[in-house]
Amino acid sequence: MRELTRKQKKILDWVVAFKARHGLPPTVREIGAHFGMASSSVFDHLKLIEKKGHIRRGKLGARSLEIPGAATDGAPAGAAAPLSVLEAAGDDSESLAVPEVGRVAAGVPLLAQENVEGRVRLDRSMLRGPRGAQYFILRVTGDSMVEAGILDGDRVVVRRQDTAEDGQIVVALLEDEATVKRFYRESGRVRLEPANSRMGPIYAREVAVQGVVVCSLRTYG
Amino acid sequence: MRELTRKQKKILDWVVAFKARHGLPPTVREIGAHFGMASSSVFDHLKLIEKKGHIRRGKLGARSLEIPGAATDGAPAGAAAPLSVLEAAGDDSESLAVPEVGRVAAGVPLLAQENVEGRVRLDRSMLRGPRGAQYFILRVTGDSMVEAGILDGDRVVVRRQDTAEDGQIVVALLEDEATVKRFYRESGRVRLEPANSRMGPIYAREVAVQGVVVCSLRTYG
DNA sequence: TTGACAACCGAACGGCCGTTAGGTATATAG
DNA sequence: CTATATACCTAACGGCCGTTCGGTTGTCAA
Repeated sequence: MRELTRKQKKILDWVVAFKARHGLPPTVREIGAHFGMASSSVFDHLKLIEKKGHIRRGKLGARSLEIPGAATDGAPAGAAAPLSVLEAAGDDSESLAVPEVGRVAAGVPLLAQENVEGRVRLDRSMLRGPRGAQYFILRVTGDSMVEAGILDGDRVVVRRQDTAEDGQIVVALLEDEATVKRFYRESGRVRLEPANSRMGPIYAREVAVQGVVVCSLRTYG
Repeated sequence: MRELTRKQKKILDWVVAFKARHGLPPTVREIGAHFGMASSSVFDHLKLIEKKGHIRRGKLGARSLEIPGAATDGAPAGAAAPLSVLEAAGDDSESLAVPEVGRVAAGVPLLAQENVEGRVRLDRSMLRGPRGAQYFILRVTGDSMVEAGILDGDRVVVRRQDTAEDGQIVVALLEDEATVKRFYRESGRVRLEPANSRMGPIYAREVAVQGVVVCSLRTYG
């Protein structure tokens, strides 16, 4: 990752700020308007910033700027739907009513209101993480994590975040499904490692991390 | 906030899912492509969904869909209730403060006051069993139950009882130690079966069952 | 002096953008 | 029967979108 010039850095900073304010990356011309440049000049900069690895230009057309390392998800302040569900959780000093969102299948949004199947009040001592953190519970389907002691039907408590560190167990969106895998960052891609010797790792240039598993639980009988 | 029709909800769900996957809301035509509709039909839906207050259409042009989370706070069961005497005693209608007794060793009475290392408040939904049942938490040592997804260091929630049914996972006193094993009654004896193919079963003419495992939990990080 | 790099410009391309207008068909309520 | 609402359609508008092309100016190192 080469270094950016001063100008490039100013542009990148502004783009990040814009995204924070609006929840969306700016268009090329919006950047140009702010810096008093032609769209083609901005485009030159973006190409260079991309070549140096600080942004990616997606295949989605309009506004598909991505800033790796920053939130994939909208504004910190005004943010998106998931928050409402999470914030509705009863919160006191000792415990937290964590929403359970069921087995998440194709295309169904993780935290839409109508997916909340119930809430489980969990002790703070089981939830590593800062005070404001947000959590949800997911029922795991499949055997891909058996060797990590997560069986088919187990529930995992997930702390909402869109980054992860190497080796952490994450919930990530792959195409249309939420999967639970171990997360490893490699050069230029990400490896999602199942804990099952009969399954191979999944590689992707980017994944939408939804959160990291902080706790797993299972009931018997 | 009026209710959405089924179709409208499906669209909203997909939009939220799209945003989670790509970090950006979809365009009108992207929605249309997924549902096989013309862009104008999608637009109709969006207008209605907006009128019902579930989304906002920003002034930014392309992709400026916003999903305000706020409003719907239909805070379900578990919202802030005043601390009652019952709760102080560790028992209310929804949860129970379950004592943790650590790695239980020789001959020491399981639930003596001085063994209690702490309490974890657990949701009733995780505790199968009648209202008056007693529970405790045990930290499991060793690998004897790995194939049942109980790893070294995991905690199990145990319902106090001194009988068990075939196949249940029990806490039993063997000589001077508490072990966690699967319980089977055979003619004239009892078999305690580990969930680890490298270990053999234990046979005993009688065992002191302390309780059955109703829940297991593990924290990460 | 040559050449690479940064930092711009204007003009244009084809296409996708949100949006409007005007229509059809179906269902449900008064 | 009428009215209202949902759920779509085709066709088009004006404009913004990312992107390309060919150019200019300056700076710094070889």
